[in-house]
Amino acid sequence: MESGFESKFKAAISVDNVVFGFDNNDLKVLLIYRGAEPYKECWALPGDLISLDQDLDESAEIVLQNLTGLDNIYMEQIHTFGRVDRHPFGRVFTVAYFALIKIEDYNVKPSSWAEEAAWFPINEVPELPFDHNEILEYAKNLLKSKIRRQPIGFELLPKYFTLTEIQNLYEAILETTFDTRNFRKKLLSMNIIIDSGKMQSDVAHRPAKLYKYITKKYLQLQQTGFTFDL
Amino acid sequence: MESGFESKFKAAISVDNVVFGFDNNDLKVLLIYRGAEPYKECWALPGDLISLDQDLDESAEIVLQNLTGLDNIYMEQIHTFGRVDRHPFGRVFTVAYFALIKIEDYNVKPSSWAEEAAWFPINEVPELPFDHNEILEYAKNLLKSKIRRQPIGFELLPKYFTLTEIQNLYEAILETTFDTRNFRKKLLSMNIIIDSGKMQSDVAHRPAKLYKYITKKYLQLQQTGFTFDL
DNA sequence: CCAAAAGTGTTTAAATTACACCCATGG
DNA sequence: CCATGGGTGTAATTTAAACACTTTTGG
Repeated sequence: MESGFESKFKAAISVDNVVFGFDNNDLKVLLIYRGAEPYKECWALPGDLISLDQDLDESAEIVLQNLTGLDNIYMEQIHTFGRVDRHPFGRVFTVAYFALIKIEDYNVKPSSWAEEAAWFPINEVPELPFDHNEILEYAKNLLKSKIRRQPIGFELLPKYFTLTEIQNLYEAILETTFDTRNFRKKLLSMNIIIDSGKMQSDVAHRPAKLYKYITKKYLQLQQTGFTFDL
Repeated sequence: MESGFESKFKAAISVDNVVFGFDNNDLKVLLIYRGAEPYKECWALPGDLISLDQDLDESAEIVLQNLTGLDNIYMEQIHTFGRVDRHPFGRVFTVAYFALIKIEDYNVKPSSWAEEAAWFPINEVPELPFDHNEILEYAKNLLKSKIRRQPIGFELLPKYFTLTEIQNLYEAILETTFDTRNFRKKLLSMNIIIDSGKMQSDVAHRPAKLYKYITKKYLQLQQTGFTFDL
């Protein structure tokens, strides 16, 4: 009944990245078009088997960088999926990560076996291979709960943003609406964003003030027991 | 530069379980005394390499059952640890789970290569092998945040418990104190626990009422948008 | 009757909600 | 001058916080 160690060292690990971006009031997710088996010629989460000579978190960055060119972005491990039959080539456990980026700050360039890379509105994601739909669902739910308790929403916005933009972001992710005055009051009272002095321009209406998120202030406040909550 | 699939199917996966229990106003964690290499003759988290023919969550239950006899308990995946050098025998990724049990309802029986199994007060845990201290730390933090937002504390208490007991539990885990009246008011106003009609007996002071957590009520309330928050 | 923990209400402060109009710009 | 979104304050309600004494049992 006791099996030796050899039989257990036969698994592979992959990483699957759920990269969220925000654009035109839409929450989007980055998919690649697979140019390799299995599931060649399918849109899928950017993920790949990892080589076994790097730390896990490092592997996640490398895989993403390889397939999409994205580098140095906010990434966090979310869950490991390990159904026996989830991969046709053998026993592959996949560790899912989620990442948030400012779409306009990065140029996504498919490489390695990724033939294309494109942003899909979160509600227009096609059927995905493996258990990628399940992973995406998990990531969406995590994003929803996390964005209310940590100031990660700013990762999805440009450096300078308007209060309306951040409200739209929250409304899109949480699928709800907020009262403008109350939303602004609460957000501003946290003292983690400041008026940059700059203004919108070239808009066909009253230009909005541009604000800026101050990480340092958040970290300071956190030290003194403050918790972000929206 | 491209490596074949073969070189990637050489990892092993283990599961490490952080089993929390509560007893005598103390939060405790279950450790086993290892009777197998590596780190033979050390106290460690109950964990083991998994065989590759079961789903991951199922493996976690099997490992725990094997080593400690515990079965059919609340378990949840928390994080995967994958430092390259974390295991002396090769590349082993470990998926950590946390579990909560009512100490008095279960009899822990070490088996397989676990020579002993014992409850350690959370602040008297010795140096552990592998990255188990890191895992335990992660689990403790997760427990702290989770217990405030989900009614999982009841998993640590006997079926019938007093309000003082649950308050002690919260105070022990969160390392804080609560005002008795406010704590009770808030907890009772959630309508997820009820007075069982039973009373404490054989105590050298006024006996307390025994309450009971009603899962069904929580699930109903959750449906209608209620969120647990203490 | 003493020790030990159980049980209970009110007042104050803080946070959240609801709600409607004027402003600045481009076309 | 019109269309578009930007920007603002107050009152009412709800929720959270602070706080101290009486009760019941066993020994």
